[in-house]
Amino acid sequence: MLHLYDSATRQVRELALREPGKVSIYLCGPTVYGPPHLGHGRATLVYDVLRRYLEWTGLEVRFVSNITDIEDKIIERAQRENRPWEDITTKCEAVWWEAMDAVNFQRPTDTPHATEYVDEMIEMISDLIERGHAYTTDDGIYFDVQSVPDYGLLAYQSLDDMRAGGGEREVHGAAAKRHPADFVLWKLSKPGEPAWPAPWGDGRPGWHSECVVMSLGILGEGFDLHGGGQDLRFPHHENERAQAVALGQRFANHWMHNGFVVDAEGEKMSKSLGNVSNLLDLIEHYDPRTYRMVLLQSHYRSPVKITQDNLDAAVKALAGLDAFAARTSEVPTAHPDGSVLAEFRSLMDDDLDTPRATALLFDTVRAANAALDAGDDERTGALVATIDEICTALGLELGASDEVPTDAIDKAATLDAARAAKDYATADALRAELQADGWTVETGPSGTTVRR
RNA sequence: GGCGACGUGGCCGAGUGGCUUAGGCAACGGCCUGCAAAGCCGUCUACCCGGGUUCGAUUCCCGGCGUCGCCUCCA
Repeated sequence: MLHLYDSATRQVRELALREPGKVSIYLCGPTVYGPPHLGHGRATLVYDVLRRYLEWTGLEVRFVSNITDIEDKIIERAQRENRPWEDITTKCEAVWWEAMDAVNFQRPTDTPHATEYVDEMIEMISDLIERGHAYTTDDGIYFDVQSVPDYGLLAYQSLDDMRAGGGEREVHGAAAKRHPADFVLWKLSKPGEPAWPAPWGDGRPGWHSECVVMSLGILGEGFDLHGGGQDLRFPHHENERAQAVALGQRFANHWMHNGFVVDAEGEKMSKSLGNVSNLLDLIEHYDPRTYRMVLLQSHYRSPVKITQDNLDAAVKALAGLDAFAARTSEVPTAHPDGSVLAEFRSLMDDDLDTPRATALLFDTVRAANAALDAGDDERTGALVATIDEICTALGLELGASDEVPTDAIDKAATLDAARAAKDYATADALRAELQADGWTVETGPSGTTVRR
């Protein structure tokens, strides 16, 4: 069974399942107010690999990932561009899915939207008020973090320490709050802002409430795993957890957080810093599998550096795998090698050790190529099947992406004819032509093949 | 200031108290090939600095230096 680092207990521990054979996962999704950046891509890809792997091992996965479609940044952008906020959320969400589809992210089983859960949030906030965990100020309802005894569990420090270390940071709405860490549950709206009716006045829910309502509502109490990027650990996840605790409900059993994407200088790449590297740009300029390959070769908790060189290396690695897929496409299928698969599982079960799992993949490909060269069809077939299994579990698709047009096939045939006639000048010219068109030309004992 | 993470060979990036040892990319040599491509075999460059523990540390401990993150919206 999978052992995963748990951010709450700060150790690798078995992912215990609430229900045998079934896994319930909640992943914090995007706020839709702009194009997805590389960090979004990493998070979704990390959890995509997690999900595919779990499913590959035979588990049934309920994978919930929300869309935050009420948020200050959305409103700000709507006002700045003078257009309806729904226009922004709708379009940004469409772009989001376009990008996610491109990188082969398997769509979640459920994608709840914050706007669909406003009633439930109002209900929950009322409950929190009744239980004495929330209070009213001029501009809304706030959560009283001091009313939760273990607040700070995911921040790895107590409320006092947080305050002690606070520095000269400006705390939003500090004057009206009982504690600087108190966060807004319900924000009363100003004229022109989106608003929903509530007992405390028209307004909109705060960011930290939707995930509580949606995760608990869809997956139920004590669901298995809650995930997101490192930056969500605190305050977002802490604040979710605090609400659940205040409600007296069992929340996520296990917490998982992926590391950042950093730029060439080693700095975090995020939208808020302005050094945006758009996921759409990446998939436009590179094979969409490239990013997955880069991420698989580093551990999900480590920061990963995205540079040109890095991506180019992954493209080359992928080319090698594709070449393998191409040369073994005719190999009759066989039973996969159980010991390799067992090793793969033990690697993945150890906190999703994809770097070593991909190392195993490459080793296996090498062994399969050698077996093929040696004419050992049986061994080759078994290894091909093994590689296929591993790739399925990792969400990697191998093989030529494009159909080869007939004129290219004809040229290859002419090339072979020229070679047979020892007319090497013609053969070389044809090869150069094909290569100029972007084809990889391979001439082997059985003739010439072209592929992208 | 508080808390956390990290510093590995030309680049990226794993891992480990010693043993055979990542892996990818690049480079070099060989096999194969008419020449290439693809593939295979082999080679090369390591563990920030200073102490300590140990028979032995890149790996554990302490200190230092450096980088990054969170504490404010953020995957």
